[in-house]
Amino acid sequence: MFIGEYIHSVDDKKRLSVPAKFRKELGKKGVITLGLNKCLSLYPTKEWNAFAEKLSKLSMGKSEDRGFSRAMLSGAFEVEIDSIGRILIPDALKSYAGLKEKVVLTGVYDRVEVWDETTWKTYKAQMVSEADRMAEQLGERGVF
Amino acid sequence: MFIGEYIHSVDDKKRLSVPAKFRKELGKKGVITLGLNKCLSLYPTKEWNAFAEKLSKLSMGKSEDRGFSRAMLSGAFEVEIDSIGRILIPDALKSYAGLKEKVVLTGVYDRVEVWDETTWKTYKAQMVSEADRMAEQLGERGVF
DNA sequence: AAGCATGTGGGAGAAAGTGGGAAGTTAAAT
DNA sequence: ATTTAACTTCCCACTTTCTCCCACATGCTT
Repeated sequence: MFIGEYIHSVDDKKRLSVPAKFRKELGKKGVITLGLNKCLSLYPTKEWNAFAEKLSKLSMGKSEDRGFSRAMLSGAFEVEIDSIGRILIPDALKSYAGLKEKVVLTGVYDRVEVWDETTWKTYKAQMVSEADRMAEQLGERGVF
Repeated sequence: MFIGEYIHSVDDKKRLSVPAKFRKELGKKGVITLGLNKCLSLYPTKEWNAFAEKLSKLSMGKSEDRGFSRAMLSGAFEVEIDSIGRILIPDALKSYAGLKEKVVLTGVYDRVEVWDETTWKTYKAQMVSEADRMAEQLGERGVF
């Protein structure tokens, strides 16, 4: 399970260190793609395959689903984790997520998300400020 | 069951002694995460896994759920209890909870909460002063 | 009083994250 | 066809942080 939050940098060669805590679970290869809210999602190959299969089933249905599915699949790149734990961020994804030097890597159960630091801070601050209310809602819905 | 209140210090290497009374129940590993009211919650791994699984099932659907799930999962870190009973507090959590040197560890049934000492005192004072009113509310809701 | 358990602090070595150079590729320009 | 520039890949090196181990102080128990 991926959890936690780490601040790393993308250097001018577009290299990004994967937090050591995530490496074992990721293995040697992974797939990185567009995520929701202008972040990137990095999946272990296995998880990606499961996710891609779900997407492929959408693509038969409504046209907007097809669009979503296309975007996710066409925006996906296979990445290798190099000998010291870094990956290369493809240009297209770097600009999609608006990555500057400082990025935040977060574990979200079955995947790792990559955020521009500023974007993340804004997003998180909002989430935290709403956490009480949301916890209450989720309680009502029987999640806890 | 975790009960009781202990004042310990976080040293400049971010180490925090877990009260001896809590160690047996925690075991060798645990998960520390964001709690409500700017405190941290330390769970035995087992309790946490159950919670995380529920969160993972929320994660892709509605944007609010996605946010809550992201906040909780990214705010969670696996911690090891070292040979003499200490854990490391991740930076992100230390700053979230505003921890200075003195912190309060409190047992809350199935988890241990970690508070900045000042925050705790303030919070507790407020609770005590409102206890009468709260008891009344709880009575009305049939809790007692 | 002696011994043990607990909480705190520090130092040495290892690991993690970052940066940069050199060799090899590709592509465009002359 | 050759040269030059841009980019990629691999390797090495530096710095900071973390981890492991040991030492000390305090307080409780026997």
